[in-house]
Amino acid sequence: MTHSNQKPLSLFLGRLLRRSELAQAERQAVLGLKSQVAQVRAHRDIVLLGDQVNSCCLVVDGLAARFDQLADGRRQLTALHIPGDICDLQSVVAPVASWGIEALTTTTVLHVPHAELKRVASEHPGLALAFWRDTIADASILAKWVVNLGRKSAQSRIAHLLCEMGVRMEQAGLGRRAAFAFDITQNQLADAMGLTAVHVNRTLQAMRGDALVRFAGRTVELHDWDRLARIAEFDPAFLQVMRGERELVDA
Amino acid sequence: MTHSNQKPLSLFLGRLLRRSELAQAERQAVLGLKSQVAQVRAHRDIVLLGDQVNSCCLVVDGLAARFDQLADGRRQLTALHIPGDICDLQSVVAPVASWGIEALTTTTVLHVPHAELKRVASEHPGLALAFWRDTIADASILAKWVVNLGRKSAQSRIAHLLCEMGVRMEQAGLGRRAAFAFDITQNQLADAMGLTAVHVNRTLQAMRGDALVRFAGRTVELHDWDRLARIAEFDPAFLQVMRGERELVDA
DNA sequence: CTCTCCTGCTGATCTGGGTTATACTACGAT
DNA sequence: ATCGTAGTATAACCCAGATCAGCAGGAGAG
Repeated sequence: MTHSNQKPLSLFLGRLLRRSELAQAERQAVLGLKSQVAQVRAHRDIVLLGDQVNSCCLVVDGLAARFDQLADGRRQLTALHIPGDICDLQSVVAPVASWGIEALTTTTVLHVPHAELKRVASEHPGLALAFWRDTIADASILAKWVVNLGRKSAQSRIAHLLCEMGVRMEQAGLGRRAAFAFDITQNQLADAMGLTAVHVNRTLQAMRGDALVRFAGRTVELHDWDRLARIAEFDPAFLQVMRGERELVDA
Repeated sequence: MTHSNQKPLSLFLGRLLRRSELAQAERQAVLGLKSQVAQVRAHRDIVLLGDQVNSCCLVVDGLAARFDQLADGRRQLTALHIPGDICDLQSVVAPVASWGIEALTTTTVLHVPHAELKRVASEHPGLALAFWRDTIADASILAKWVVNLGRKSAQSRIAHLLCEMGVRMEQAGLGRRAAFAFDITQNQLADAMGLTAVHVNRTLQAMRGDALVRFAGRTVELHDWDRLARIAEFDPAFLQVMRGERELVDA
């Protein structure tokens, strides 16, 4: 059944507002999006590689990942999505998915039909701009991942991911950067970092022994943020898509 | 001096038109963008890492790359840009560059002020949408690079890049996918592929011996496209951001 | 209450690609 | 002419991370 889900949508609105100013009518339009809730169990694919999709996938609770896959089945995650994120806003424009979406933990998602998103974007140019900004934020994380995979050691990569997730969780109001829910298996982490699970295990052990990371239940604790950031060469600048003026809309 | 450069801008217009329908007035607006030409010699940086920029960088001739850099100076290219591409459309929204832009060969670029782009985007919602689509196309290449760097062998990565560039050059009307200008050094290729120049050299030799690639002057020839694509696991789908209806604008 | 299967963990061994160093062009500058 | 500089090529050696082959504990399914 498709209907309005104000509470989860306010998460999404919050994410947009972090980067874009939105008029009252635009905020209402976001909160009024028709959508459909679904719960997906850990390890299930939400969108299959190559699917033709007609809705976007908004994470409400849990953790989801965009991925691509080789012929032999090995996966590479290309993005992690926390509550408030839309995993595949690009599908509005490229409806044949050249990616898949996987639930890393038990995850609640909202399926928002493309038709709805197109409608609000055309009625409110400010929202179209906000969607563009959202895509740019996503892409700048992607660019950092390229650097990490291409040039950094296993430890530095993992450290960078932890810093990135910490800041994103904090920005989203879902924890502190030094302690946040991050319920991911070593296998999934390996798929994100372009490593094997064995090596992730060994590297995490070294980092734990070095007091850089601590996994407590389903949360991570980063006690020595500065040292971790130094190892990662982490600079949060790439996460700051400037909170936008509305110039493009109102000029 | 800032003025209109219709001929080079028509390249950019062509690129937009491959993905978006544009009304006559919108096309004129693109061709009428005020801009400034510049020639940059090979290996010079066009935009420095961390620069505050107030214009976008449109490649008119040559080859440019977006990159990021580690503390020790090692580079990782995150995108290659051929004539018609805007290297940093995202800078309109994120004017503090968390990337650099480098001329790989002697390159002619057009600096298009953000103010100009914002003006046409606000006057023509169809252009704002076209810019969004452009960003999405850029990001889907980025996602493929993540997969290549994370999970593929040196040979497969290089093969994939050659296939990607072939298709892009062909789409841009700058050659055939099996033979196109690609004047890149092994060092630069190494920076793109997350490898060392030494290993790129070894791998290229193997591929040459295997009749997969041939460098003739400043062009590449790919005589056995199918075999190359198989090695690369190359599927051009990710390059196809659907030529767009104008729904978001005219709905 | 047992039987999986998943997850974390470990050790032994192997290899793709990194590192370092050197030589051989072709070319642009003086 | 010659010198310096990029770029390609090569060889010898090294190492981070992959591969393979397990084991143990815990949680869900029957």
